[in-house]
Amino acid sequence: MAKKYWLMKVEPEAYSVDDFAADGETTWEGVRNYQARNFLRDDIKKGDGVLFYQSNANPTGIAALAEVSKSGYPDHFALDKKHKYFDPKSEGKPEPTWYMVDIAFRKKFKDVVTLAELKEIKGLEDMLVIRRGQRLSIQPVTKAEFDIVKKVGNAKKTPVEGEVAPTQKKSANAAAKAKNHARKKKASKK
DNA sequence: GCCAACGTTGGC
DNA sequence: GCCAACGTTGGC
Repeated sequence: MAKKYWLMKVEPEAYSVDDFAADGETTWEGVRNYQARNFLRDDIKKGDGVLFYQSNANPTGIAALAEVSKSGYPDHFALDKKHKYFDPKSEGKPEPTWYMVDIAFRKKFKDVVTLAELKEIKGLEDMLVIRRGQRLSIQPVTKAEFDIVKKVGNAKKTPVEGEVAPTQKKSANAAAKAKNHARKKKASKK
């Protein structure tokens, strides 16, 4: 089967690109969306290319390249009562509801290819991630799109003269961010 | 923090 | 099956 390409989202507070670089390889569990589940179960195979995307980050965008190191397999965390990804409705089902994959770290870009940049780059007009309101955490990407992002990411260095650095916008303030994070945690506890 | 967009749930 | 209420995502 032909090699495919994917974009996988994560919040850096949950798992950052540096965590990934340090680990070298990681499991990709906890996806609880049926559309993404179908990709994990049916389509994502060992050897596929992965764009590692950081959401709610500074800056938000594609931070690294990775590769699928294990094709889809049942997400056993869904059956672990003590785990945060436990899914009570998965219990006792003959077939697993949720799936996961493993991905191997390949390369961290010198600078993140930001969401703003993705929106500007010719050839990426159809990428799902730049679409407003697109929340799918695993998205299919074409080979052409993957190659463009790879090229742009590899070419990254300090901004060209006269160009405004995309990261100049400092985080509004760290306290607010932390608070927001706490709120999210609390919300997900129930 | 704000809030738009989206997915899921549940009453009917 | 409809759809309002609710929870979550995620850019800003």
